[in-house]
Amino acid sequence: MVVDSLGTTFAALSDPTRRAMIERLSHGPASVHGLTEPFALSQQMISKHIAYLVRARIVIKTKRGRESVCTLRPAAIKTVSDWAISYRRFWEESFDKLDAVVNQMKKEEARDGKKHG
Amino acid sequence: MVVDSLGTTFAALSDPTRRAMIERLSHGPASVHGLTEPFALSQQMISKHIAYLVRARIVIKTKRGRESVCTLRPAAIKTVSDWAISYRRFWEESFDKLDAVVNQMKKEEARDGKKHG
DNA sequence: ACAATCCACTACCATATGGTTGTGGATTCC
DNA sequence: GGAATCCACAACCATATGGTAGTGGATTGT
Repeated sequence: MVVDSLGTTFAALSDPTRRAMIERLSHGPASVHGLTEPFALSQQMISKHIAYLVRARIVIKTKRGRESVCTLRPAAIKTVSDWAISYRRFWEESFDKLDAVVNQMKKEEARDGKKHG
Repeated sequence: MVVDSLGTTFAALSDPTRRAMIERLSHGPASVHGLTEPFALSQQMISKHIAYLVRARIVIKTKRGRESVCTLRPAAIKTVSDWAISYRRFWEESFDKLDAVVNQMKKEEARDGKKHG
């Protein structure tokens, strides 16, 4: 597998628990224990989710005594934003055009349907 | 599993082939065959990838005779953009703060390291 | 009618992931 | 020193996914 950094990022964001973690971390760093409490999941599972976020470089983990403090990396979120915004021209230009295209297709589909119906 | 529409979208975006498909489709609709050519993947695999994009409502598939035409849904990409932008305040406000926080942590980490090192 | 083209469906395999349980290492509190 | 707390590591299971190979249905071209 090629590294595909953006792919790893999107994969990390595909889980609702991890997105909730990001939401929480956007208000400030938190320990693993702090992240475990609100989620009704085992500590081990939370650690696994954090590991995915760390691997995607969305979160940085730092040891502080017996605690591990998790901090959100803003640049990672910005990467996602940049990707989406690179299609901005598309989803701004196309909102009207799409209706026309889809309608045209539906017309042709209906016509084709009549041919064998 | 709860539906988690955003999660399905991110999962669909986690594969580089599918993102390349989106890039291609952002220039206009294409048939499954048209999407197969540039990717050096089997037709079945392309169909599978398209199915994930359709499930995530990123792509609409319409039959035209023996072809299936794929069209990009702008709103899906906008969903991703909206999610990322909702953290804009965070990754704009935090870029300087983060350095300070991380440096502070590293200092403390080094100090802790000396304690048992 | 016949061949070629476009596509979907199925079976199959390997790996990654969400989740559990059990355990043990550090660190902190008493 | 001993107990409690925070956390990671490992084994294990079920499911989803990336990928292959084989096949057959529809449609199109001749």
